[in-house]
Amino acid sequence: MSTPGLTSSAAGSSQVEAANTEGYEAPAGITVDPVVFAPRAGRLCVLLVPRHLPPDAGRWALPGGFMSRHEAPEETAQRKLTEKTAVGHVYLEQLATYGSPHRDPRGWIPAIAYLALIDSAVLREDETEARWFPVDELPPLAIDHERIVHEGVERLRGKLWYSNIAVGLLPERFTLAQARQLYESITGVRHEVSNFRRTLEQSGLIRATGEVHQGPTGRPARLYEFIERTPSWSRRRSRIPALAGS
Amino acid sequence: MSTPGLTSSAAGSSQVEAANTEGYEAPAGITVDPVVFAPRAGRLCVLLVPRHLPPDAGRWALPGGFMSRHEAPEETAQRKLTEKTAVGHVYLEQLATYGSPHRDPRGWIPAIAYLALIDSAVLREDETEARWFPVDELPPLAIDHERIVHEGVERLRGKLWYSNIAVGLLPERFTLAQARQLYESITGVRHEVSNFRRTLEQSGLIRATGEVHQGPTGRPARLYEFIERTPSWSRRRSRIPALAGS
DNA sequence: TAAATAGTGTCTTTAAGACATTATCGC
DNA sequence: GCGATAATGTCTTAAAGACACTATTTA
Repeated sequence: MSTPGLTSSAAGSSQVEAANTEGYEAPAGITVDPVVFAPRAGRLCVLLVPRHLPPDAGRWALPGGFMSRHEAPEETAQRKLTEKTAVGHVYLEQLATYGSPHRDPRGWIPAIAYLALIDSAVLREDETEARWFPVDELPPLAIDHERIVHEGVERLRGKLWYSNIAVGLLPERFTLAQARQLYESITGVRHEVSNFRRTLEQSGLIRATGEVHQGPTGRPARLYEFIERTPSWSRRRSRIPALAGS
Repeated sequence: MSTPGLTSSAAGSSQVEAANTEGYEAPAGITVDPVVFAPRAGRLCVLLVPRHLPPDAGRWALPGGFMSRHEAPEETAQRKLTEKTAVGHVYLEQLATYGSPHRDPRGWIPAIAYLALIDSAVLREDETEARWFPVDELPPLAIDHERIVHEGVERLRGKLWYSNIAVGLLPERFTLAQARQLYESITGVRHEVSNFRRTLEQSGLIRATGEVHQGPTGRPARLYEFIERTPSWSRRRSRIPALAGS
């Protein structure tokens, strides 16, 4: 998990700088910072790692790392993720780039943030130091990572009902109660059961598998799955005024 | 408008590379590429500049440039814009970052793309080589700029009805006919006049100024303005199932 | 008054909000 | 049968779609 070079400097004042072969200044590096979300115990949680070195030693940070010239940023995000969580496939989507030259005291180091969603079923807390925190109970975060986490939550909330983004957070087959619980934990909004069912079914994003799941008590629940597992949009009418003919 | 160093190399094979003061590889540079939209003659147009140097000499490109360590990327975007269009204020919003190390033949040069919206009233075609192209009649574009333009159009379409993003494309005071014409040119969807009026008024984004505008013929049209000129969202009900109490 | 453009009224349709009811399981 | 959970039915409400109509200007 070596973060080449730039981890330890700038405690005092020396900044890392870079120049290209034509003599012009260049960024000292680029980090890729995945904002990893997963539902845990009915709450939306984010994966963080403790920082042991400056800057902001003692605070928590996104499980990111430096990008190399040999991989695309999505690949870096995926790699950092598997390094720290032993999770295979994730839903990955670029969030934003934080490029102000002064955001990182080590030097000019832009960060490309990614939204990464993990199904709780494949979660694993292992020997790494990474820990999950509910998004509404964040510890002190390094640099501008708190802002990045919040923008990740906003993105997730904004797309939740209009896309199949929840495919990344639910098991392959799920009950509507599971989905409702997840949606409520993300948005903080309670939903009436039958209306939730109707709206999600009408979205065209999910379908019943025909199987059922028997809980410890009560009527068995039907299992559903997302029709598409790759990013797609709800077919619900956009509620925007248009002429029918067009 | 000097683009330091990296404009001319790599015609043959030599790539620009960079390393930081700790000896690790670094990006050769970062470009900031604004996707500048403006309505012209009833069509949504994008601002492009011709490339005279490799790579992709002869093709058109976004009016971007290299970021320096002395400005934030939004400032670079704003600067490039004023250099090339003599336009003052614009609506600026980060679009995405294209960071694959192989996207630019000159070397590892990520691009941060920005969506920039300009009111047609402050447009000016001057001595620069920049030209406007309708977004549905693009010339051959350099590198991956066509993809970037398309993602810009998608972002604009997606937010059009849910935010005041059109504030960047309309004059300070506008008639509903103007707005309708703009909305139709962006989305390609025709709107019924009275429904368009009702929906836009109910969005809570605009208000009547009390003034009217007299065209060459016909009844004078009321002038409207956006209540907020900074980014904000429609207050239209989100059409998402929720319990009223929450 | 005719042509042109702006604005209103209203009925229909779609989909969400509320809430009562029925269904199916283990015990 | 009882408690627990899942699923259905339906009335109300909000907002878009369609379209007929009225209003105000210039020539």
